[in-house]
Amino acid sequence: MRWTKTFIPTLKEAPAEAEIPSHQLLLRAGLVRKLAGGLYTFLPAGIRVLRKIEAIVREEMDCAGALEVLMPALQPPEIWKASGRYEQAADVLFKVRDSKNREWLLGPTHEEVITTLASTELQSYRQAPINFYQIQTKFRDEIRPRFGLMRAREFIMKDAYSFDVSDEAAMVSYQKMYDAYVQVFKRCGMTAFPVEADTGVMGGRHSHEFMVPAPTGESEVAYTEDGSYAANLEKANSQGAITATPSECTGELEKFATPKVKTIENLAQAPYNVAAEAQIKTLVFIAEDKPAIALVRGDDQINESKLCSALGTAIFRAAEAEEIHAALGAHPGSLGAVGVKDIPVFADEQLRNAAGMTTGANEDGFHLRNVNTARDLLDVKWADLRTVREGELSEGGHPLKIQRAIEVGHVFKLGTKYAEALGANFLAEDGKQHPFVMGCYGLGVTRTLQAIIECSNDEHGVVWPQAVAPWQVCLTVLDIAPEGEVMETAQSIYNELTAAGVEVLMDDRDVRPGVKFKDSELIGIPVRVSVGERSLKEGNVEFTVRSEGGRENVPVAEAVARVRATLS
RNA sequence: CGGAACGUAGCACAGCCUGGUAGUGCGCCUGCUUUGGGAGCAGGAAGUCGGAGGUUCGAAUCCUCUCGUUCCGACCA
Repeated sequence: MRWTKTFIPTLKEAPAEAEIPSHQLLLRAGLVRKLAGGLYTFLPAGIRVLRKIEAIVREEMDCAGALEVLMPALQPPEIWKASGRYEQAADVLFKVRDSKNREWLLGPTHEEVITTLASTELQSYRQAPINFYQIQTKFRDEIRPRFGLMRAREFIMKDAYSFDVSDEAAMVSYQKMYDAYVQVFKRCGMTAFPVEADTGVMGGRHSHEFMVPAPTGESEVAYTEDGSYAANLEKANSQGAITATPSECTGELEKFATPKVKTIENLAQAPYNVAAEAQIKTLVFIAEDKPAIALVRGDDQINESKLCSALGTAIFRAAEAEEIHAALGAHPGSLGAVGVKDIPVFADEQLRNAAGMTTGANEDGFHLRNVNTARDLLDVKWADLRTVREGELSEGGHPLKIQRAIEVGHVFKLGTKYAEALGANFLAEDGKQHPFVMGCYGLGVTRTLQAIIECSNDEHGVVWPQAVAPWQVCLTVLDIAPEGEVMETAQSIYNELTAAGVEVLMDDRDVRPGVKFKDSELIGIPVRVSVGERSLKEGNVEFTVRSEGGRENVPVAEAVARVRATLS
């Protein structure tokens, strides 16, 4: 490809809207342009990278035995109502109406569609195991699209769905996808490590996310350095807080005045001096229109994913001050669960044997001291509700670290939830109908593209891994006069490389050398071969590996072999 | 959806406080020079100052509303 025959609009400066390096480079290297928030046009160089990632994904999926299909993006709401997600996922669903005013959904994912297909097409245990995948555009009404392709409203995802006859068989399918994902990210030149994940609104049980460590990532991962444990912070657990929770009974319950105390912090200071770990933090949520109380230690943070599991519903939110007052008779700052009867109370395990604690008295301006959770709390449901902190010990006894990461893939063992809801049953050997045990496997293709840039760039621009680079070689021609020796040498190198199947971008633009060098580095092509009068006089061309920098003279005759050796 | 900031030429920004001819750099077009690390000179095109209303003799500038963008929190590939 000649540069003058394609379209690579590079930018010297990053547009103000782009904050993180990968987003800036996406724009500066001429890969994409924004149409509106979370909506991007892929330009020629961008689409080349995208196709390469897709090809890797396809190969690994095919290799794992998954079958490619293509499902409609437009979906009938009925199947979403049947699975229960029409309400559950309402906030991300794009809804459209046709000319007859009938409602349709733009698919954010395809469990409902594939399960509907399975309900009629898969009838016998003999058809399992089977796994369908597609690479398709998804739509999600993200409340806040951001960071370019990282969180877009329209994005490309590879989604796969496995159907098995038993839990054990489903684990085999799950493991195949897990292994395939490891391969995909490795081939894309990235370190993506699997971590245990929360299953969230998707339902199901067993789940891993594939995470690319990056300070700009939107997820947080807790892990141990010895590699024995890694989990999404939403899911991570530990042996408990580093500091012990008080457990000595200090006497009878006692109410005391705490005017102006609104926070854990206030109470921790003089004149009260109640350490945060000796306080009980009381949080009120509205779960499916009813109040519920969650208790964690004063210095702990509630983990809403864990709370979701404890509550048994994803439909909950923090209560408003008025709702709290109506439920408990006090405002935030003076809340507690002592004596609460009619509202369900969920307490974190860290508080199970706590004694001598302090908590709000449900009377504005008052707290209770000498609280003994076993004695003073009625009908508590104990659960792990806290977010782990760095330094705590994993179950295996190793200290936890916490790091930000980009989630590029997610594998789930779904169980029978969707199969049951949508009637995807098979006739088993025993002559009875059973629901299929499903798994679903998402991989963000466009997000992966940006994640690769995020972890592979330098001050000059993108540094594409070979496998996904838009072109493998940039042939920089420093004198474009058509009949000149420089151009003729370049053309013959171009012809030979192209004939050998190497993808070459020949920079034949009428611009100064500096511009060509800068641009080739900005768009990040792995190998650059510069042909110019100066080195040609010595019979050489210049050879530069993007990831290494520097330059090396290589005789013209050896240039092609050298490139091929470097790329192999 | 809660909090904050910002919308002026394709891009980056100044001008706004204190109302009075819309600017700078990059990019783009023409010409000349230059030609190995984002060239120089000369000339040129390009802006409903996000939109609507208001105040005023006069609004990019002050006021109100609105739309959009970005950032921080609650959701996810």
